[in-house]
Formats: sequence, C-alpha cells, structure tokens
Amino acid sequence: MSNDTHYLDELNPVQRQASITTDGPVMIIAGAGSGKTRVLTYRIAHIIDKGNDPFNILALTFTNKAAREMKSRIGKLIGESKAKALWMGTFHSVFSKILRFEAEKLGYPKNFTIYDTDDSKSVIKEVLKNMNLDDKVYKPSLVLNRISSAKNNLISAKQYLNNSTVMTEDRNSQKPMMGLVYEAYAKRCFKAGAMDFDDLLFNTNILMRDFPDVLVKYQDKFRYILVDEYQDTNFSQYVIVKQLAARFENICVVGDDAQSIYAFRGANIQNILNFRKDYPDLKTFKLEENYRSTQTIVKVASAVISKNKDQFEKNIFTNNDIGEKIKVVRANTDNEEGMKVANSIVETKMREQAFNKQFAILYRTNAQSRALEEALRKQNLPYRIYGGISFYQRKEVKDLLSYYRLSINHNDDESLKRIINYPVRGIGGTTMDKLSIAAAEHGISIFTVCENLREFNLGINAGTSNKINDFIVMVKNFGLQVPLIDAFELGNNIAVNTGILKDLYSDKTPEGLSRYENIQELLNGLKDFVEQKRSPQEEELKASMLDGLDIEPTDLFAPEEVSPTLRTLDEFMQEITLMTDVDKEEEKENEKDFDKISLMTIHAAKGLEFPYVYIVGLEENLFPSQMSVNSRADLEEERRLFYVAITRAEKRATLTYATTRYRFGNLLFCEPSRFLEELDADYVEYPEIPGSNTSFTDSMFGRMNNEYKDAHPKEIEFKSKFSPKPVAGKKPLVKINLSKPTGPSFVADSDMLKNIKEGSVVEHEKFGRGQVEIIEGEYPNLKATVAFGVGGKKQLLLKFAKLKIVG
DNA sequence: AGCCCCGGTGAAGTC
DNA sequence: CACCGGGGCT
Repeated sequence: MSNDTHYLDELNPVQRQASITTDGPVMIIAGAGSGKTRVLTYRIAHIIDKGNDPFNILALTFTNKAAREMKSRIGKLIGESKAKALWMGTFHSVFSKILRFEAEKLGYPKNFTIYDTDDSKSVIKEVLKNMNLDDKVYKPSLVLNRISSAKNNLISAKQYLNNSTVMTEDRNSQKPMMGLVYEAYAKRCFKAGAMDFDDLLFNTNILMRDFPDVLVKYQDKFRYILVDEYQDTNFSQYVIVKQLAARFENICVVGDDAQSIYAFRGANIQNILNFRKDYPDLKTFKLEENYRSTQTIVKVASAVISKNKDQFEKNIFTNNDIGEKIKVVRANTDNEEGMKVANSIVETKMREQAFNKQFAILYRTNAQSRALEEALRKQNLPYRIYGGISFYQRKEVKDLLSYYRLSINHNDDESLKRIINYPVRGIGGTTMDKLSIAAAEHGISIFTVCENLREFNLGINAGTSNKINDFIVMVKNFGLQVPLIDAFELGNNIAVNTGILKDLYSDKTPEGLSRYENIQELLNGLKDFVEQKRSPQEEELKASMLDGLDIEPTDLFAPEEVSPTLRTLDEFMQEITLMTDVDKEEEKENEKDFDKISLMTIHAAKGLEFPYVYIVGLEENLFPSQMSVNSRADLEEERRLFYVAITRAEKRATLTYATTRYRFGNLLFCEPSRFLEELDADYVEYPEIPGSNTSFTDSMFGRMNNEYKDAHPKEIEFKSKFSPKPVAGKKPLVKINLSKPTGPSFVADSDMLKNIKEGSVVEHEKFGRGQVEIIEGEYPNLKATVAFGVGGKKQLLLKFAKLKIVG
C-alpha cells in the first residue's frame, strides 16, 4: 500500500531526497524553520510504507512533546495503530523503559526510582555531612554538576578516582574529596534502588558494554534509528546511538549546529560536526530554505551566526516577503522595558488585529519575567509563563508523589525522609538521625532499618517505635496494592489514608486552597491516566513487570484476578517522572482561554515560532551572560542562543535593553549587548536618542569601541573549564572502557556470617579494619561489637553490616 | 515538636 | 529582593 507519492509531493526536492534516502547513514542539516519536523515525519512514514515494522524504528527526540506531535502527524499519514508502535521519545524516556526490562542484570530492581535534581542534591548533602565536608566549599549544585559531567562522559566513580586529570583539577579547586563524594553518592543511589537522570544514560551504556547479548538484541530490534536535535546530544548519548546503529547503520541524525545551546549540560557540538568521520559513506542533506520568517529576519539571523567560527557552511534563504525591519528599543529601567513591550503589544494588536497568542516575550533568565509580568498585568494582557516552578516540583505534589514512590520502592530513602513525618506522626529529627546513621553504617536503606528496628538498639523509645512500625505497615500495605488496583484508586487511597488530603483541606488560606487544588489536579491526572490505553511498548513492559512478580493471595485478591489491563501506579510514576514542563503545558492548550501571550526563556522557546517576538534584556553580562564572556566557546553558545531567539519570529522581531536594572535588590547600570552591535544595520531600526541628533549607533558604539574595548575584552580564548573528554574511538564496541558499576557484590554471605567469631579481624566498608570483641544473639540475628581503628567501637548487626573476614 | 524571625547569601539554561 | 537554613522561643 505504498501510496506514498501523495505526501512526498508536499516536499521540496532536498526535503524529498532526505525523506526517501532511508538506508545507510544520513545527516540532515536543518536550518531554523526549514521544515525539519515535516521531513522526519515523512521519512518515518516512508520507511514504514516500504514494509518495515514500526516496532523496528527508534526515533529519539528532544522533548516528549515533540515525540507526541510527530507520532500524531505520522498517524495521520499511515494510521494511528502503526504510529503507536514506534519507539519514539526522549533519550531518557526510551532508555529508562529499556532499563526497566534489564535492570536486574545491573543489580537494580525493575521498579527502580528515578531521582530528580532535588533528590540528588539532598543525597549529596547527606554524603557531605557524613564525610564532614563543608557544604559551602562543596556546594551541592556544583558537586552534582561535576558528577553529572563525569557520568555524561562515561567516567564512573572508580575511574574518576584513578583519573589524574580530574583529580588534579579537584585539588586545584580546593575540592580534593570530590571523587570520594561521587563514589559515596553513587553507592547511596544504588542502595536506594535509584538512578538519577544521568544514570539512565550511563547505565544504558554499562548494560550494552557488559551484556553483549542484550546489545545485539537491541541492535537487531532497532533497524532504523533517527535522532532529532543531534547537536544537543552528549557523549553518553552519542555512544548509545553509535552502539545501537552499529549493526545496520541505518542511522539518520537531524540537527542544526547553529542551534546548539545545551553545552552547559554536557551537549557536545562535535558530535554533529564530526559525524562524517564516524560514517565515511554518509549522505548529507542541507535544508536551507526557511519557510517561517521574513527575509529581513533570516538575513539578520544569518549575519549574527556568521560571527561564530565553528559551523557548517550553509546558505539559509527564504522566498517570503522582505518584511519589517528589526526594531531595537531602549529603556531606562527594567520596569520601563516591560512597559514598552506591553505598550507595543497593545498597539500591534489594534493595528494588525493580532491575537495574544501570536506574541512571545523571550528572556535569558527566568528572573527577568517579573517586570514583564507586572507591565502586562497593568495593560490587562493575559499571559502564560512557561517553565519556572513545575507542577511536579510543588511541595504538596512532591509530598504525595513521595508516598507513591516509597510504596513502589521501599528503599527510596529520599522519599522516606520527606514523608515519614508528614503529616505529623511524631517521628522527629532525633529519631531520623538515628535511623539514617544506622542505615548508612550498615549500608542498607532506612526502610530496612525501620523494619528491623528492635535489632538495632538505637535507643528509640517504645512509643516512637510503634509509630515507626505503623508507618512501615502502612507503606508496605500500599506497596502490596500497587499491582492489584488501578493507579487512580490507589493514588486516591493514599491521599486519603495518609491524611494528606484532610491536612490540606483544613487549611483555608488562599495558598492552602491552591495546594489542595494541586492535589486534586494530580488525582485528576491519575484518573486520566487509568483511562488511557497502553502503547505496545508499555504493554510489553507491563508484561515484563508482571512476569516473576510474586503476588500473595489476600483476603481481597487472588493472584489470578490481577487484571493485565489495569494501569497501575508504578506505570504512572514512570510516565510522569521524565515529563517536562513543556509536556505538562501542552495539556492545557486545549482549554478555552488559551489566547495568551507566551513568556519563556530562550532555551524553552527552541522549536517554537510566533509571529511577533520580543527579545528582552539585551545587555552585557545578562545576554551574553556574565558567565560566558570569558571563553570563546561559551560566548559562541550565547550567540547561537541569540540566533535561536531571532529565528523564532515569523513577522517581526523586537530587541530591547535597559540602561539600568535591579539585581539582588540594588540598581545596576547596564551596557547594551554586544549582540546589538553585531546586527546588520541595513535591516535594523534603531531608536533616536531624545534631545540629540546623535543616532543610537554613534553614541553607543562609539563609546563601546573606544572606552570599553579593553574593559570588555571580547572573545579571548581561556582555558576551557572542566570537560574530561574521552576520545571517541573508531570501534566503540571494544574501545570504550568503563569500570564496572557498583554491583550486587555487597550482598551478605550467610556462611561468611557464621564464620565471624570473637577475635576475628574484619573489614568494614566504611570503618576499615577492626577486631571483633563480642558476639551476641542467635543466628541470623547475630550482633557483634567490633573495635575499629578508625571510629572506635561499633555494634553491628552481622546480617546487615557487610563484614569481610581478613584474619 | 513546631513556629517564627533573623541574617546570610545568592540568579543561566534543563532531562 | 527572595529564599533558605539556623537558632531561639513557645
């Protein structure tokens, strides 16, 4: 049924070639607004039309939203059921699914938790406390960045400690213990049965490295691989793609080097620039016709990006009208900037009969939104902010989600800490400290400590012990229900039975009301979720999760009653954990009042387009950001960001700057951005400076060029910051050398346990060597008093403490 | 155990 | 200016 001529006719010649060259390595360089999504869509449709099973196609996108949109467009071309069978999603979501199938091979439970950034930071804080390190020096966010960077470059904790380059860097930055923090962090996550975002990719690599049969399975499965936004992939993602494509080499990457704006998070622009080296018989297609913007916008944007050194040669053009000049607007303060933008929008709406939703205001940092919001409110202009604090980050939502997480994975310490005393049940800080310490000493989760409380002798009184026990029983009970009842029913039960709903309901303040509404919204989300059907992938995953699951018959359920069509809470959690704000926002777009002005960061605007775009805060040290002005690479990224911003505009782009701005509560004088200077003056309309005949350009750039040249040394090459770069080998299958993950090697051995006697010399993971002084109790609940060289005497339960006999 | 107030410190972007 | 953490008070 290859009636494909129909849709292929809608493509221009290059787009068409890029769509039908389905076999072998292909790179598509897609300029802004050049119909990239259309090509990807038609290409996938075409592959399927040629008789390939959608199940054998892997398409990796940058956001889940992009995946959903593409799926629905493909569905319209070739039928929804086929489109649904595609493996399509972000790297994180696709590989977290695959990891659930295979997790046990790596020593993780199938229902592993995914730690978000807050969880990670909290783990780091705890590690620092344990190691007696100052969190002013080892700032958790910095530490996390460093660990993330290492993981994205496939450097395990062990390799990190053996890597003289990174260790020297750490010593030089007065953080010599960084590697050990990484190690302890990794160990804790592992014990909690948790992976952070970077682990999802890192562990996928480990899986493919250590289990060749698994690699072959997926190589076989994914006969066609497509990667969108390839310029924003990092090394870890690069290796995954390279490995998976090694068998068929039907690999198509799509991207635009000019729009690479995620280097800060490990994206490596070299992945796209060097793609040709990996695949010598690569076919390259350049989509150079812009269908989105006016000639003016296209020309100005091209001139901007031409200032960058590293890029593919391309000639972006458009057959659209010349359009209006780019407007530059000057304001005296950030508030005035907001007012001018708001006034301009009002005026444009009247003059051109425009709708709110045709306008976007883009800024470099979220903090800039406030002045703009105020101005819009004054003009009664409805707006919507994208990004900012996400729904799932809200305290009350996180609290309830923590119950869900802990019910699914009892070892999830971060969730446990969050909710063990919420709503208040009399388990306070002192008790928690005792539990945490015991857990850390024995290398087990806090939940496990609580389950075996009597055996630890922590000096917790009977009353508190009972409260802990009640909590444990409750969570276990929730856990048992996870596979048995649907996500909404269980989610709702948890909200009710824990008292959260009541607690929030009783708070009648406006904030309290809003919190209550948020919980209701979460529950509505659950309701929607249970009514949706699974995709074929999810179906397969569900079967795998049920397989081997031991369901105890209860008064209420017999195992055979477990309905495989039931959509359960663990599935819901998997779906939402990797959802981004952008994904969540989408749902609301169907609501009645969606005619709103969009406010967002430029990063968030990637992939979007609007007739009228305002880019605000074009000032030195803001855009380009202060952090970037010292290195050429960073500055080039800022310039690409500026390029992305301009190319969002279809009809008109307006650039604004303020000469003063509040920052940290005090007034700051600002210089106009160097990016304004780089604009091609023929296409730009500058403001007149009132009360003088001097044009904007003369006054401003005259000053800049003379007085400020030395004060703002531009584009000086500095030594790049941290970036351990493992060289991409020609044969990554053998060349990539990762150390083994911390595997299940800590599991206590029962024979070993019995052999420990009074007088034995033993080794503890944390305390090192020590001698056993006393053994008490009955197997398997033996308790030993051990005198360690470091840390003195400790009482340890042999069943938990992993002691190695050394003499 | 919880609440409140104070002071110090800090904003780039995100899966 | 806004947030967070610590300390002190109830």
